[in-house]
Amino acid sequence: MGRMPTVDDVAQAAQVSRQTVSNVINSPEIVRETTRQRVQEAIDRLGYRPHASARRLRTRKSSTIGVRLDPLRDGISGAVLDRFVHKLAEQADARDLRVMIFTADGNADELAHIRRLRDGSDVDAFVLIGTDHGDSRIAWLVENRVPFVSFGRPWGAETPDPHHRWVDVDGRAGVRDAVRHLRANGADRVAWIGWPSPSGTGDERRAGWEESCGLEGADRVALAVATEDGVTEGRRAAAALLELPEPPDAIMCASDSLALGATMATQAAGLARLPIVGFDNTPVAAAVGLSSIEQPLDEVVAAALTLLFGEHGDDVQPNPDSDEEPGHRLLVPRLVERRSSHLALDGNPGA
Amino acid sequence: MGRMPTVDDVAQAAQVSRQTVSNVINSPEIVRETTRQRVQEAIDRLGYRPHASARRLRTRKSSTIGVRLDPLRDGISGAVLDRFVHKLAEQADARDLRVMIFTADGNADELAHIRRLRDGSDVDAFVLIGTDHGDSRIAWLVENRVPFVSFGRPWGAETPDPHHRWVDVDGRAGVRDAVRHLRANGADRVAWIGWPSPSGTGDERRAGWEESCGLEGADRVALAVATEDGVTEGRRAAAALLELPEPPDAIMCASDSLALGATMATQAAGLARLPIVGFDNTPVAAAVGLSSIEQPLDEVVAAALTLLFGEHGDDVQPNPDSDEEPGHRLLVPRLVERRSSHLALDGNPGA
DNA sequence: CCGAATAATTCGAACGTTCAAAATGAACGA
DNA sequence: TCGTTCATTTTGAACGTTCGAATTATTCGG
Repeated sequence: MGRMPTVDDVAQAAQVSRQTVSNVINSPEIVRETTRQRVQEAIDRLGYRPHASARRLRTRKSSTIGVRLDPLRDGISGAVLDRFVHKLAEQADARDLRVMIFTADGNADELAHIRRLRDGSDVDAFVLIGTDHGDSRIAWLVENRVPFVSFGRPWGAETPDPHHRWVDVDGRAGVRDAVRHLRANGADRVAWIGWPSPSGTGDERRAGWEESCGLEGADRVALAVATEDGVTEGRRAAAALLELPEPPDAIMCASDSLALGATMATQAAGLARLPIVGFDNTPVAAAVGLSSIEQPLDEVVAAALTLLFGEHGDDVQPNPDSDEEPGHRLLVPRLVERRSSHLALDGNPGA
Repeated sequence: MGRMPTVDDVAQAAQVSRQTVSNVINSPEIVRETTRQRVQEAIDRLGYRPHASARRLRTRKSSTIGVRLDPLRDGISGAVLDRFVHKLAEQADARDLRVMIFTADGNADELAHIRRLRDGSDVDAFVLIGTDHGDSRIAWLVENRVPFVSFGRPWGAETPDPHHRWVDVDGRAGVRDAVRHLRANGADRVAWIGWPSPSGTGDERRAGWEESCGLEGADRVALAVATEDGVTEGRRAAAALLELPEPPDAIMCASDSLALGATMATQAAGLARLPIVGFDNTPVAAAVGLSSIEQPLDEVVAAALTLLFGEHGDDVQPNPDSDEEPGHRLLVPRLVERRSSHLALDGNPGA
């Protein structure tokens, strides 16, 4: 294989200048149609492709997004982040953007990586997946004018930072709808299995349950369990709930892991028909017939890219100066109904 | 933020030439120690970082690996690929390599992406995750001299292609060991739940069971079930096995998904103490106490990178011409023992 | 058919780096 | 002191692209 053809080769073959070839590629509308065709033909014939690095050097933009890819904590809930990254790659491709991944050991290390990738002009903009309470990365990124968007709200910030663009899913609304759905199907005492506070996402989801479960005071407190995420934890938590003097007649969980555990517990207790709803609609939920709340990842990714690059282009917009236009999007999840939340209605014992 | 400093800026600040600055970065050993320090000090002071694109343009290598990131089919077994990508990013970083991801709709589309990334000099080499029977991509990549390595053997090729570098895990040996472990713990009739043939990986794993289960003829046939991957499928398959006139006293599964389903089936049948072993040691297996065979992904990734870039550097080696040195590595998995495979021994009913 | 306006194309330079070769400096033996 | 050798540093060019300005071709009204 010889060397790749360059603009000059194409130019020569098509009897035009370098620049015309460049124009055919980047702004075809300014070149005469007959010329355009001749050049295009030469491009095809020679199999010319622009050299990405040369272009980036000249234009001073890399058209590349950086994402930190974390190890999956749980395999189940982690799958969401994974789907997110997948969709990101998909939609980035449609905009002629590339996606570069990196790993990091802690937030400080992540920032070091980001700095390196950005200073080397490897990456134009970053996507932060998941935000903590008072996330230290956000301030740093804003401070250093690194273009970025986060999937996750700025939890715990009193006044929202206008320089910070973010997308998130309204878990509270999602849980609220799911609980209403359970109650509409006959449940009176919907319990909650969630995560320990403080957890931005977790607290928000719990709030959705609180405002829709129709319970008050000690009763509500008794029906809410906080535990770390995980199948085992979910099973334990559900088992404890079922032991209560006044046990729940449905369970709303903050994750599919917890819900899967809860399902096991109810089956073990011979209560296979107790309705359960999970969160994230992971493939496992689909496999075991678990109703679950699905995050609209397509929209999340689309919104993130729009915030970063505008409606269509691949020119990264700097972090906004003021909040004239909203630098964030809050999207609504939807409940995917499956067998697990209709058990009180239909006649099947848990298959 | 003004513009980033360049080699020239550093050169001027340190009173040396461009090239000396370059040397300090790329081959410090050839520059005098006192000079090196002076230049280094200037680099640090100005916060200089080499411009990656400029460097790549000049050196004609991108130091970037491309990987196709697929959507997870199952969420459980898919997690392995995910961990693989994570480790790849990790170890690539240690070699100063970057990882670029892309998605594709089918193999043809994948090749189109690969071509684009490579022709644009975006990516030096590719990692193929998973190989099919008679994989069409391999021939194409070899033909087009695209440096690559696959995680997965060239299934179904009569004569191994010496240009094709690959790494794989000896699933057969892994299953064999696990079955022996089950038998050592008292099982006489170890059943198999696997995937339909032909499936390179699946057939290989099954072969491991066949040669170690100690069963023959019709008996062995009766204890082997083939089904698509999935929790539900695993449950059904296990339920069927338990209905047999001579049911198994242990179950070996080709995946954790199947094993999880099998676990549910045994619990439902009141046989919670039937030993079960899965494959891939996914986080879910850990969560539910399922023994499982773990693929040594660290070694897999290390071997893949070594095949591509040699022992240490980041210079991609072209696809080998002959098979003087082995262009592949077959690694041995190990069994992670948990409760699920010791049930016949200890006294706990499935907690 | 001319001049002006506009469309289309070309030219020279620059993006920031490293390669290859040339130049300088230091050290040493004769 | 001088030529040689080796270590160190510098110079000019090149990688392939696009920007900005300049040039040439075309169109059109009068």
